[in-house]
Amino acid sequence: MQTWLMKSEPDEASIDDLERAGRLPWTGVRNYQARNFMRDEFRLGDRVLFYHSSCPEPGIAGLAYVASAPYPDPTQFDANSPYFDSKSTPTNPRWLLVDVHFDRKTALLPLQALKEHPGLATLRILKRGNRLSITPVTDAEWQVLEGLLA
DNA sequence: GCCAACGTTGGC
DNA sequence: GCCAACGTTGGC
Repeated sequence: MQTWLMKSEPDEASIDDLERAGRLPWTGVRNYQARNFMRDEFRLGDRVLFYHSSCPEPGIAGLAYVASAPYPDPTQFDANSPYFDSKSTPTNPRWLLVDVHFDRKTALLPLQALKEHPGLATLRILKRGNRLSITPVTDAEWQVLEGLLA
């Protein structure tokens, strides 16, 4: 099973929102690399580390899993959505998403703690200039994180 | 609000 | 296909 780290701004969708809903469509990905991960590499049941970004306490806030195959992100067709893309059409959609299902909340594992752990030095999200909202997490990295999130 | 880093756009 | 300008991300 592959593990993914997925960033969300808690103002938009937090781990609490996901817990309430049970399952949410991961709307708003507008980066081709992140889209391609969902399209080409996501599998049902893949583990998701739910990361809160652009907020007072950035860090991993919970666990979830991939709960659908990729399908077109409906917000790209909605002229009233901030994610509207005028160049995308239903017959030729640019942007995809998957549904993500709640697993559990964890004690917040802050970005600072990720940075300080030697076993996580390779974590993609810590690389300088990283901006990808979806990044793969290696098995070795997951082993470390699993311990920290226990 | 600042700023580094990166992606995208569009003229040529 | 180059590359400058611009927009976005996201921690601080």
